[in-house]
Amino acid sequence: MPNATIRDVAREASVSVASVSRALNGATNIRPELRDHIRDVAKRLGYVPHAGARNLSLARSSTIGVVVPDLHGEFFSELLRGMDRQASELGLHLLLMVMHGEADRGVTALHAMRGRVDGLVVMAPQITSDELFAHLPKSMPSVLVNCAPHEGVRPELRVDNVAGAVAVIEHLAAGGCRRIVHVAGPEANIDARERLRGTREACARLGLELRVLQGDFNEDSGTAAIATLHAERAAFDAVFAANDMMAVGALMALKRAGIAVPDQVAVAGFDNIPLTRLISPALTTASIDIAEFGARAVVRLAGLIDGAADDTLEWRAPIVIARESTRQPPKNTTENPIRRGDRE
Amino acid sequence: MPNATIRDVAREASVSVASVSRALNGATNIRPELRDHIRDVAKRLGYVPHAGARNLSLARSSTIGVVVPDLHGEFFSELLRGMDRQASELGLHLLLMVMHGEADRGVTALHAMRGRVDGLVVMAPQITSDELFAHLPKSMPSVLVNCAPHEGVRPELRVDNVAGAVAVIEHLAAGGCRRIVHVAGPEANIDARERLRGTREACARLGLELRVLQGDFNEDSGTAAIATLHAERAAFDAVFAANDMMAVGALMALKRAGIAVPDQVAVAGFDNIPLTRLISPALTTASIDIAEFGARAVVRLAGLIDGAADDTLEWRAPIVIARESTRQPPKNTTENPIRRGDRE
DNA sequence: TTGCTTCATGTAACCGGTTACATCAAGAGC
DNA sequence: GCTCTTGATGTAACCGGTTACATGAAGCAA
Repeated sequence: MPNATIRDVAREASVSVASVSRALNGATNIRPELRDHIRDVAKRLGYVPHAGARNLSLARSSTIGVVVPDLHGEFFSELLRGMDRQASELGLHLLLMVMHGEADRGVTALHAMRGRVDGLVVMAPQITSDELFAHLPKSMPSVLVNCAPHEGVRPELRVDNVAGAVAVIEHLAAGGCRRIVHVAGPEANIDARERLRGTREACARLGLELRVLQGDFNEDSGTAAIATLHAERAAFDAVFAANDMMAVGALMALKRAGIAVPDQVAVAGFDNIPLTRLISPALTTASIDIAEFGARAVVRLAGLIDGAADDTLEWRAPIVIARESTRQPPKNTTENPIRRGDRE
Repeated sequence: MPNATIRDVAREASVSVASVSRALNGATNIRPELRDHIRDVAKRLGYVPHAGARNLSLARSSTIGVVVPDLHGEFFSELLRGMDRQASELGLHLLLMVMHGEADRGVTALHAMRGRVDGLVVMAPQITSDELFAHLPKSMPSVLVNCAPHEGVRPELRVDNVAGAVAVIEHLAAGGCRRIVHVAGPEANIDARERLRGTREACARLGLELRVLQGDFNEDSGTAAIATLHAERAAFDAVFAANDMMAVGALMALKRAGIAVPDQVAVAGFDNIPLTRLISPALTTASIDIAEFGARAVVRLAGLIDGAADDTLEWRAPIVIARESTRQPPKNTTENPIRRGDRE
């Protein structure tokens, strides 16, 4: 037995569909007794409006699409949590779309969003902007999050990866490190590239030795980096990984190799995922409030959907959360505002 | 300029809407040249079908709703990852619905799913079944995951929490522990209640002393439990928390208090979230493959949507992953199959 | 040529809502 | 009594697709 439709309710209540619609949507131009009667009938029939039909006729789905490259790890889980909290507050639903790294499948999926969502929050650090724009439905409001740079202005949100990396290197230098190893993220990933750039700049400016090893943002590649260095008997006193998971991998490998952290080698990551404060030694990392970041993207998208003009590229500058995995700088060396300890 | 519709394409290509539909959906009863012509025109106009309209007329959305109580922590992130992987494989989209603990808002949201999704995976360990069934749209296929027990059979998936808790207690006992503290989860939560029940049963059977403290599944309540015990100068040699996050909180608190784990007090959790193997000492925990669990729910829901008959209550029995936070049992005491070390 | 089949194409109904506009009754003003 | 206004209610078009059925042309056999 299929679900009741608005016409079933209308027939059962001996009124027109228009009245039913009015009764259930709280229109004022309806007699209160009639409204109550219709509501009773609807409840009795167990009528639940068909959201799809409603969306079609209203040309509005109250749903926003979230495009992310991956769901692995705590970064996305935090981001999603922040977006969900905000969306729920605004009465919006979240349709998840994971690109799984495959650009072509991603394009298909992007198309599938048309008529399903009112707008998109797109986080695609691994795709080129041209590719992205070519397939973003033209009239679809969208907020770009950490996407590659591109022509023109668009509503956009970005982590200042360069500044974050610079701050980490400065923190390491202040703690006395001189020979830095950077475990980079995937080359195609814009976040990874900018963190590398910030690292290069800061090391050059501060006269630090820099060795760059290629990683892929997974824990294993952090472990592998240490193995490589070990095999070469390379000398280094700090490892800065382009994200926390790789830093964790490196940290574990160093511990297994019996190298003292931070006394022999300092370790730092990027992202401040929740587990960084739980491992031992707790990991120093560059932090933005990931959940807030996600929530902000949703707020701006909601504004866009409601027709607000918005062409801002908004930046979030990470701060360094100094924990046990790096040596603390001497008290008064606070050229840059570096936050100590934990936020919670 | 709004997006092109199928009628725009039809007009531009001088054919009927039916032909356009046929051309774009790969129907065979259309002349190849005409099909190609239509596809060219569609591409030129940048036509992207309106999924909402398509769904309405097909009475199928290719979307499944995921109802979860919360998005905090790695358990849900892993579950979601598994579900997404499977859904994407089956060509399904995921619409996220977080209940945020509020039962009434949850009900509204459940209703909002009608006409938006083809089916639901409902994970609602904190809601009573009556409440749930009363508001699950009658004709909506749904797979229940870790829900409270109820009358009748339904497609359902459950972690065998009792068996998992029993296995953990047996493992602790085998390692020589005699005075167990159990940090329980929220009383309204069915998982929490069953883990407590398993703990009670096993302790009674094995003649172990048991102290139960109330927790709420968050890290803090694990910490708080240790503080309580400390204040009372209580004697105990093992802490079994009803989930990993509380176990982590307890572990951290014990470390801060200078109590050796596992030598003075053993610690075990439940869920095997990814970070359990990264902290130090690595946490012993009861494990199911969370991602697989989620994927399985999606597979069964997809079957249900396609009309398959399915009334099975499927169980997943956790195994104990013995790590550094508990003492290992002597070699030949393997009454129950307990897995050593780490998977991966 | 006629009649029948086959196949490509078009027409229009339908999915289940919303809502502009038409209609109609009641009350007000004269 | 008549017109005008006001407000409740109904009718039907519309959102943008899909598809059952109608149509008509081509192919083929007799």
